[in-house]
Amino acid sequence: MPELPEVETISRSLTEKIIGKKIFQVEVFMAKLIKTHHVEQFKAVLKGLTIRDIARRGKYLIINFQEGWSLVVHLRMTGQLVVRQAQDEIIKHTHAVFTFEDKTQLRFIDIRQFGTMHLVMNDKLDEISGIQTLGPEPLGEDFTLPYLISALAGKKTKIKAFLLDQKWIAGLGNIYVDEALFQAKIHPLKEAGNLTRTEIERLFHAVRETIKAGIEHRGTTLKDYVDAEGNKGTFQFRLKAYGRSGQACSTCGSLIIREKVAGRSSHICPKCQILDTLDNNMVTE
DNA sequence: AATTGTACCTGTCAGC
DNA sequence: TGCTGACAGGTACAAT
Repeated sequence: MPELPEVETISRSLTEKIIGKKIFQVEVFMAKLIKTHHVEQFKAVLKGLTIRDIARRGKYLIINFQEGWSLVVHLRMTGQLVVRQAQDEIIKHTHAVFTFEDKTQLRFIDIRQFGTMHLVMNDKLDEISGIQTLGPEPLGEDFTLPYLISALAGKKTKIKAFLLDQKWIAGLGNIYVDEALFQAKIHPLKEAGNLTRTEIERLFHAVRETIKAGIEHRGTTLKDYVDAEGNKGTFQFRLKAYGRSGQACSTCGSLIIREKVAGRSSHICPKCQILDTLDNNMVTE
């Protein structure tokens, strides 16, 4: 479910709801979700901690406590973090519940059970392997045109695989990669190291604008995604490529096609997103 | 070293 | 109606 814009929206909506709250009780119904501690230790550490702030890095949501601990949550495909009242019904697939002293609860719900939680001291976030290797934030000051040019240089991999790889840019997933490539008019199969200077410039701006727009519209709800209050996003109504196979391209009217690239469904305008720009290789895929 | 395939899960939907 | 197979927002690890 959640890529950077969704996790950012959850982070912001959680900030409004649970900053300053103190944990009264922790319940875990699915032990494998906790990656750093045995369940009993996990509960013992968290009980009595007070939430200082909520942050995000890539697709990781980070709950920082005043006492120095950080709870790092990754929602993978179908995870949700929602705030409810203690008396509200516990729905199916609820795997952890954090009850605060005021009887509000933070609940972790995850149909496919891929989500993870790490509990570490705040200065040890880098010990989480997925965080340690994250590339720059697309909206941060480390993500610059010169950075993108040098990161792409000489890469044999397909541009789609490059963009999905969290070590080059943090937070992009299948939806926003397809949208950014559509905006930049670049075919997902194009070899990363073969992009022209103009294409790289277009891609740089397309990545930033797509992510910004996703955040502005509070994320994309295809099916499961909701923010901390249970609200859906609205960016799904503005998608131009993802999920639109068989529909007309908003730029040229050609039909959007779907094709597997880098193991993922990819949505492409066959006319706007050209693969062949003279400098490309002649190997047919 | 870099790239691809597979595994992890449940739910949904199209086709028969 | 079932049943089957493909597919779904992600990532870690094995295999090549």
